[in-house]
Amino acid sequence: MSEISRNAGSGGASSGRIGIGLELDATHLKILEVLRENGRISVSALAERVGISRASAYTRFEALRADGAIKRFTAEIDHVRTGLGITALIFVTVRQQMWKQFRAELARMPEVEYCAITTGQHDAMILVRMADVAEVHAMVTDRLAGIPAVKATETVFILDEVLKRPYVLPSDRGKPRSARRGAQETQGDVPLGKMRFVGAAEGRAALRKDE
Amino acid sequence: MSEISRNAGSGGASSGRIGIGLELDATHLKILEVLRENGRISVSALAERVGISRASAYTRFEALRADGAIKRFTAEIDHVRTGLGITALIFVTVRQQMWKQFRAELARMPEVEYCAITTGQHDAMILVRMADVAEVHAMVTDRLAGIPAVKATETVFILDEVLKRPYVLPSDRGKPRSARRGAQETQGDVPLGKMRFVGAAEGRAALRKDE
DNA sequence: GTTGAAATTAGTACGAA
DNA sequence: TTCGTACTAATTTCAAC
Repeated sequence: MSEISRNAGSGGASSGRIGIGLELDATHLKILEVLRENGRISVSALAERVGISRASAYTRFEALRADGAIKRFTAEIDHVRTGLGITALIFVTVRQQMWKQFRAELARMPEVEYCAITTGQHDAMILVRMADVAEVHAMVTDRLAGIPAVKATETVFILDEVLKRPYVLPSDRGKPRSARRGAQETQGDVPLGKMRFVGAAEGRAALRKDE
Repeated sequence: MSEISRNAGSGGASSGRIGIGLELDATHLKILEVLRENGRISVSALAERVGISRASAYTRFEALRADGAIKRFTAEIDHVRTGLGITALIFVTVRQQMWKQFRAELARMPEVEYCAITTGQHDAMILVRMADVAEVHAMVTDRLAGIPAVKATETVFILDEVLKRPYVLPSDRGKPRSARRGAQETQGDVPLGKMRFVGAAEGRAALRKDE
């Protein structure tokens, strides 16, 4: 089998691991589909829904876990119920050569749910959950601004989370049989489709695999 | 596993439900802490780790699910393994009075993992997982640009996902016992702490609860 | 809210196709 | 590989305290 070399910029899932462990077939994907909706389903019930025997289900389930295709099982909660109903995005411009420090500081921020390094105008995007807007403000001005590695920030509030899937799968495609609308390639608005590849990217390589 | 363990596609991603069902105490939060790391743990083992009896664990577990504090259980996967190792953020400017249509189109895009309505320069942020950058480009130019409701887009690629927690909890705070660095409130850079509240927000209310 | 029992189910280890 | 079965261990449920 030929080695599938994911190109360097393929950042995605944060795991620096190279090398394909196992080839995922249609059955594997079906298992992941079921597990996405019900992560606590028993392997027996999983086998039934996928259409394989119990023994096979155990084998494949274990293989997916051992291979790392399934990282872990978790829950999804209602943040309003837990009192952290305010969600904000903080776009951060990181001072060059200080990525390691920035990353270290991130580990000390439990209210950060997600952080990604991006191309474009800013260097990183942080998603935080807070009790109120004042806490967001405090976070940005007191915590983030105090980090030397942080050059600038821009905060945006999330008004509504329209869609939140645990993950997407290749098998999801082809589902929406709804018609593609008739070729409206011509657009009147100018800034449509603007893509940002450039930006302060020199120091970004320093961030990869420091842990 | 029996009834309490199974969760169908019950909980919606963004339920606009108001009203607190049950008051979450420290024990509830501890349960959520354990479940965040291991969503498939047995209730018996959960009881042990939380420090309560089995019966109490079952009761509280059930209550959290019934109340909606726990929306569902799911898995976390490695997108590189599934062939969708390219992640991109697409910031969308939505034409006013066309939010409903925009939302309808979103439902037809299985490659969209997350979509949030935001304040600021853009109106929405979409996170997509793709096989390669060409697919991202195709998605933006062919699919999104074809939607009348979409006025403009701006695409940014995710180079690395530094941090990804299933969720954050109020009990997470106070954890980082690492010292707060000595009060560096003075900053030389100007744009620090810029917050965006304004923007085209008139039509946003129309998006809430249409389904 | 807690313990301790029984009943059910899950997980494992073999064969055989 | 996958399937089917038997065996072992664990969990869930339900009872009483």
